[in-house]
Amino acid sequence: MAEEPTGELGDLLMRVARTQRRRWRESLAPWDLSPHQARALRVVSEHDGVRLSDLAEALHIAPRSATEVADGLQERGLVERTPDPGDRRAVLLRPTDEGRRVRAEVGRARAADNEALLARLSADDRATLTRLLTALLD
Amino acid sequence: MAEEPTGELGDLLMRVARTQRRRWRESLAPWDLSPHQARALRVVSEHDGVRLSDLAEALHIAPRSATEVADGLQERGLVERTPDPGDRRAVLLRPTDEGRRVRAEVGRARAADNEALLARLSADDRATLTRLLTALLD
DNA sequence: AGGGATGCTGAGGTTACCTCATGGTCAGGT
DNA sequence: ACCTGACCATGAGGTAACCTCAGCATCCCT
Repeated sequence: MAEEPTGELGDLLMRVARTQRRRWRESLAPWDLSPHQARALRVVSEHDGVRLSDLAEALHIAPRSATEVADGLQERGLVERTPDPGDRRAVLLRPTDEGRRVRAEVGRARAADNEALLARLSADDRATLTRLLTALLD
Repeated sequence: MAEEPTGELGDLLMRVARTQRRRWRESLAPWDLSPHQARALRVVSEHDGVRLSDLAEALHIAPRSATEVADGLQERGLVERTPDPGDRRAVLLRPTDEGRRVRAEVGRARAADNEALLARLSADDRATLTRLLTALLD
C-alpha cells in the first residue's frame, strides 16, 4: 500500500520533519542514545550543574522521568551525579569527560545531517525558508 | 529553565513541526483517538476494505500491532471486521456509519487546524514554502 | 498431495512515560 | 527555636504502544 501524496502544505511540513527525525534517529544509533538522552546530554553539557527537576523541565517530562533519563546516561558513564553544595536535597548532573566527548561527536553528526538535508537549497532559499518558518512560530 | 533559540534552520523546522503536531493531537482530543487511530480510520475510510497487513504497512508498524489499532477502533464502533470473500485467512476492515461520520469531522478539524497555522502567510509565501519543502523531499 | 509462504492473533516482553507515596531538606512566620 | 508548608529526588507500581515468537488456518505452487 503506497504512500499517497496529499498536496496539503501542513502535511508536507510534517513529512519533511518526519524524514529529518528519522535521519536524526539513525545518526544517533552508533552511540545507542535515545533522542531524549541526547538532548539531556546537551543540556547537561551546556549548563554544567543541572538539577534533575531542571532537566525535567527542559525535556518537558515529569520530574520522576528525568531520574530515569539520568540513570541511562549515568549507566553509560556520560554524566555523574554530584551533591548540590547549596541545597542538600538536590543532585547536580555533570558531564564526564566521556560525556563531553560524546556530546561533541553527536553535535557534529547532527550538524552534518542537517547540512545534508539542506544541501539542495541555495543560500537565498535557505534565508527565505528561515523567514517563512519563523513567521509560523509567532 | 528556558527554551534557548538555536538559530539553526533544521531546528526551526522541527520546532514548527512539533508545534503543529501538538495542535493536531489536541484537536483530536474530543474524539479520544490517538494519531495512529485517526490515520488508520482515514486509510480504512478511503479504501473501504483494508487488510490488517495493509494497514500495518500504511502505518509503518508490525502486522501484530495493526491488530491492536483495529481493536481500538472496533471497540469504539468506528470500524468493523468482515471476512475477505477472496481469502478466508484475511480480515477486511470497513468503516461503520459512525466511523465515516467521525472521520469526516476529524478531517474538518484537521483542515481548520492547518488553516490556523498558515493564516499568517500570504498566498505567495505559501506557494514559496510549498516549493521549498517539496525540494527537500527528493 | 505435499510443503513452503501468508494472514491474523494469543502470549509475553520492552520502553518510555505517568502518578502516588516517602524520607530528607529548606525557608518563612510566629 | 520550632512548626508548617513547599520542594527535591526516588521507590513502587501502572499504562500505552510498540515489539517478537508461536500457532493455527488457509493459500498457492509443483
